[in-house]
Amino acid sequence: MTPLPQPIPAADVRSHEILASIRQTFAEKGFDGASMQDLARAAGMSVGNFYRYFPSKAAIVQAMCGYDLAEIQGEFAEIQIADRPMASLRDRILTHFSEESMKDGQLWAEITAAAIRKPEIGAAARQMEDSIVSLLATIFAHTTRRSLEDARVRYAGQCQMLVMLVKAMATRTAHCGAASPALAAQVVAVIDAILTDIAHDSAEG
Amino acid sequence: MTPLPQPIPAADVRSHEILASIRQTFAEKGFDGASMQDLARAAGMSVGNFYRYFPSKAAIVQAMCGYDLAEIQGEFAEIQIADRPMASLRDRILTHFSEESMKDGQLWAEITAAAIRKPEIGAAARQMEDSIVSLLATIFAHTTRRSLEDARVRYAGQCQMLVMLVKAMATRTAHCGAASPALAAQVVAVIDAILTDIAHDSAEG
DNA sequence: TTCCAGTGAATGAACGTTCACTCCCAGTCT
DNA sequence: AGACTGGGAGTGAACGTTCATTCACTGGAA
Repeated sequence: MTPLPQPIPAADVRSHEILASIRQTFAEKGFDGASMQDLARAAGMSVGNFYRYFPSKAAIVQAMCGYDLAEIQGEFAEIQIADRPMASLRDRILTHFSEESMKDGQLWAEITAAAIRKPEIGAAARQMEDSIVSLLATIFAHTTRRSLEDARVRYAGQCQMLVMLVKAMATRTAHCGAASPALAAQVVAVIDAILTDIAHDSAEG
Repeated sequence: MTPLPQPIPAADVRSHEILASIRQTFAEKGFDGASMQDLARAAGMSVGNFYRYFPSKAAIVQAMCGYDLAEIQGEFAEIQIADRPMASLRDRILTHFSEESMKDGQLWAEITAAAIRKPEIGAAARQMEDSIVSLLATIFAHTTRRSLEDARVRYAGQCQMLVMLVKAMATRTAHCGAASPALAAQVVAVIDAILTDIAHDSAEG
């Protein structure tokens, strides 16, 4: 059922490269702070050519959301085929709390702020979060042997909570540095409570 | 080289009025998105006069942090003299989750993003969060009959967690609308767990 | 008179976006 | 072979706009 590596157009590959190279600039200067000239320079090309790939700034953020979502979907695919998906999920979540994900936090703070301001970006960001919630629900459905629809409504709060916590921690790390062990302990405790709670909520017993 | 102007009461009152009137504009357009012209118009004055009160945009945000902090300190003062401070604290926290605090969430998303970008704003934002953590610790110290220093280190993680949760919820509300009951239930459960945990952690056993 | 709150046109820099342009190369025709 | 051609990749000056900031100025109160 898995299709062959999809025939990604050349322009799409190029777009991905560009997104990767402007990521940092976008995070550092913000949506309004980063000029198209800045971004084009970061991408190593002229402004005119840059516009051939992204017709506007909002389009860049939308594409960036798609890019990140694809990456996350890949992560979830790996989680799902792991020995113990729930343990694997926990590991992945905790990975996001390290100091090296500061750049992601910075970018997400920018995207979050821009999402409230510009409806198109808001839609993209919300869709991304919904997708992640869905991916979490899928894993929970498997481990509890429930239908996806059942898991989706039963664990909606938990899924949203997890997403919110990861985002909040990333953002916090970006502007305060690595979280104190005391805070990390609190967050991990909440996450573990949620995960073990769900793990013990199997449909058959 | 004094970063803060000397306390002139009249000018200070005027600054407060101005801050209150530009709050919404700042939230809606963002740090870079709101022009000085926009802000001056929102404050009902000319650009030239506006510069007499705030020499730069960063100064506005710094002042806004001070303004909000003063307000919050007032809230905590009321909490502290309440019958049951912990219950009062809980009420105040839950109040922040209503739909009407969307504007605050929007503003905080902007300030958070700007805080990562501009060191001066970052310092102001961090100082504000530290102050709130301190205020929380003070209340916890009273209810557990511990010294402030003791409570500060013992409940550091819990205090930071509470601040992070409130900020995360406000931000989320600003771009997704009011939280689903399922998410709200999760968050309230965590908050209640923290508060009752501390309430039962009295120094005398 | 001096002081202070307030004005808004002016300035030059920087912005997002457009566009006429060059370069390169695979095909195609002679 | 050589000449011609269409089009994608890439360029950067130019456009009109908006920006942050300044400053010569006004009106009223002390």
